[in-house]
Amino acid sequence: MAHPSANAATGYCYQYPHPAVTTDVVLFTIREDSLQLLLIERGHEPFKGHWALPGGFLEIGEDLDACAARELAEETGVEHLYLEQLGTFGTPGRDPRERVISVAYLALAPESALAVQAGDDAAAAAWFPVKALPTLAFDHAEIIAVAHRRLIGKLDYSTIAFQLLPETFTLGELQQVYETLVDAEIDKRNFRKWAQALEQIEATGELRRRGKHRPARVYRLTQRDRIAYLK
Amino acid sequence: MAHPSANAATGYCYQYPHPAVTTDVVLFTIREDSLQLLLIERGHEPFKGHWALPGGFLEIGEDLDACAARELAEETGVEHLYLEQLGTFGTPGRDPRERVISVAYLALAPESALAVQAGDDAAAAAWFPVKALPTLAFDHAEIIAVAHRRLIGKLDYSTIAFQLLPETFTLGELQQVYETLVDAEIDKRNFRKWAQALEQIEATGELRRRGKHRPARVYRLTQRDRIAYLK
DNA sequence: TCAAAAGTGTTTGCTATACACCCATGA
DNA sequence: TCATGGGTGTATAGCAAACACTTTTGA
Repeated sequence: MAHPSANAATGYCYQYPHPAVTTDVVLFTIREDSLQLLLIERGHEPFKGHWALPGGFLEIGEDLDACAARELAEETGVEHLYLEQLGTFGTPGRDPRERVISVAYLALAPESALAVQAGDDAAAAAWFPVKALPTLAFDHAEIIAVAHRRLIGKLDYSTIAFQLLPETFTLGELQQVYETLVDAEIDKRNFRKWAQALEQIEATGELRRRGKHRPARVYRLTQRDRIAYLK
Repeated sequence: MAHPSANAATGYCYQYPHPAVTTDVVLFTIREDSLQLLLIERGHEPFKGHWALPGGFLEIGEDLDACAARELAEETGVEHLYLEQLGTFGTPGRDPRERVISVAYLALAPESALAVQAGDDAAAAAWFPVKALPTLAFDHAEIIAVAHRRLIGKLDYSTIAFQLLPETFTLGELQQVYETLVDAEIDKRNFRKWAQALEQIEATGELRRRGKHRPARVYRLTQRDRIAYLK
């Protein structure tokens, strides 16, 4: 029988050993002209005092995506952002306590949507540039590397980068996002030609006046909720 | 404490409930000029008598990839093939017995490498064309749909399709694989130009004489073990 | 009037596509 | 000699990259 039995003395019991399942989230944003990600300082063992990805144990009736969203909200107050499953990491020994399978997620949000504050489990939450990460708990450095490759890889065949911008944006802001991600300058005319040819964006008709220069046209995604794949 | 405790009466016990973890494998091959995948007929409840993906429960000290390879070998006798992690499926209720998180894998092999025979757990193993699948157990239809999209999506920016061919092959055989996968005819001259421009393949110098027509040059991958990403 | 970002076209090279015939073999 | 798949080149169109100046605004 595989049905679990619960009792006060021994807890939840199974005929065969079961691993624990967690979700961990790699949340990227663009801050201070660099690609940064959110880490929490662990308040408990193991790796107490080390930096780690936000995440935690799956509740037994909870969907995986919901778990990732919940843990992120609990530990950081961040909600309603783009989440996609990244991969599952389960090398034996990656957690010294017990066998733990971690389902990792990639999350993206514009800085404007974020107001991070550390929750109970975490001593602190902080942003780190991808280029200047501290030493990390568990195998989180590997998970971050996979997440970063996935983000960069998806840049030129999807609209994933738009998830790093607020609902409306100018082409200048869009270009800054792409330049930060590819870590290189992009020709303005070619970039605008490319962007304006996308079916996924449309001008709102408004102008945005910020700073002492010519106002910029404002754009939005035709579908903000999901990313599109380009041909 | 999260450490499990084991005893004969109650089994393996944890302070919090733990899901079970399985791996399931979508193994594609090309047979009879169509893309087919391997299914097993379930010998036990739930879904006894239904068709399902080969797979099974993770052993507590076993790596995820190893579990996928082991289950595939146990149930089908198939070994040493291309395996990549596809995604993790954990909707509550997807297995009526208990909470089960399934890590799905995409596997590819040339027909010549396969000698499938049903193992103990399975009443039978059989190949089905992707276009003519039976009704499936659990959420396996969804997993297969994701696997198929992934395979097709990777076709034009990776060498993934070569995993469906034996170590050496002719350009005609390669073209047949691509035509089967995209389900369309491809111009012979353009295809050959493209293939021969790939850094990943090289001529062995041999000729293959099969059938009553001109012999074909034989090619191989420069690196058979891993797939390459094209620019 | 100056600084700062917005906005705009053309040329050039490369890559993808369309397309038809001869070659070597075994039966 | 015939049927079968192997093997080859060129012309065209569409896309990506390089490249510099004018416009509008606020200070």
